[in-house]
Amino acid sequence: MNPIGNLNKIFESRIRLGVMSVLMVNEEVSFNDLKQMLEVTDGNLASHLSTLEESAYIKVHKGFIGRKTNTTYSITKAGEKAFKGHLAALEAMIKFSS
Amino acid sequence: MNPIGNLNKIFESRIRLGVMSVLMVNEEVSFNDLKQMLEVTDGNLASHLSTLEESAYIKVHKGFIGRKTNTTYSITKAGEKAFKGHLAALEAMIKFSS
DNA sequence: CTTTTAACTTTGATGGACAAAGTGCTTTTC
DNA sequence: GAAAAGCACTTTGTCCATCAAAGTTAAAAG
Repeated sequence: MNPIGNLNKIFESRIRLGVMSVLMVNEEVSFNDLKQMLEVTDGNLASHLSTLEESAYIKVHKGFIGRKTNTTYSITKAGEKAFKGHLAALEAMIKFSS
Repeated sequence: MNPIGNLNKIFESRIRLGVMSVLMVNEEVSFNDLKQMLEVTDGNLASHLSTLEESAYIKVHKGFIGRKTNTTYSITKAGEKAFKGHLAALEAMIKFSS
């Protein structure tokens, strides 16, 4: 059967994949840290983040460090579930290919 | 470090990913079998196949079954290497996310 | 011969990725 | 306290990719 039938369309983008993967291991990550880890422009990152937010896979927290604004992102339950599902589909595909 | 830095751009498409994954386990696969396994339109499949061919990741054999034409596809050495590299990058990302 | 099948190519619409520039707010530096 | 810089975007515009649908060519089946 179809080895790619269970892949999630949202995670076809390498950047969104990267965001999710970072947020799986770090409870909260700032915009700037994501930007540096993934080596993308801020505009590009922002648009992928908003795609993920619209899918309810991540959520935003606008906080402060002292008096300075600090926006952080974290994964939602739904996001964790969806991402794990995607990883399982990838693993199945990898297993299929060996 | 960047968890997605080693992903191969060619394999960001689910269909190309599927083609490669099928060709990893089957020596030769016909156009029609690919089409059915991946559930895509023929035009769409053809264009992805030609992308993979231009990257020298797959090669085409135009043969016959009796007198009837039969086109099959197979993976190249370079394709196998590139795909394995991509799978390793995916696995690294998955490991990173857990 | 007409229809069907295979394996495409062409066409055209849609949408996504991306960089660059602009924005508003705040903080730091001189 | 004015200027510069940083943060977290939004807007704009370009380019490219995806995809379906229709057209094409050749061969085979009915």
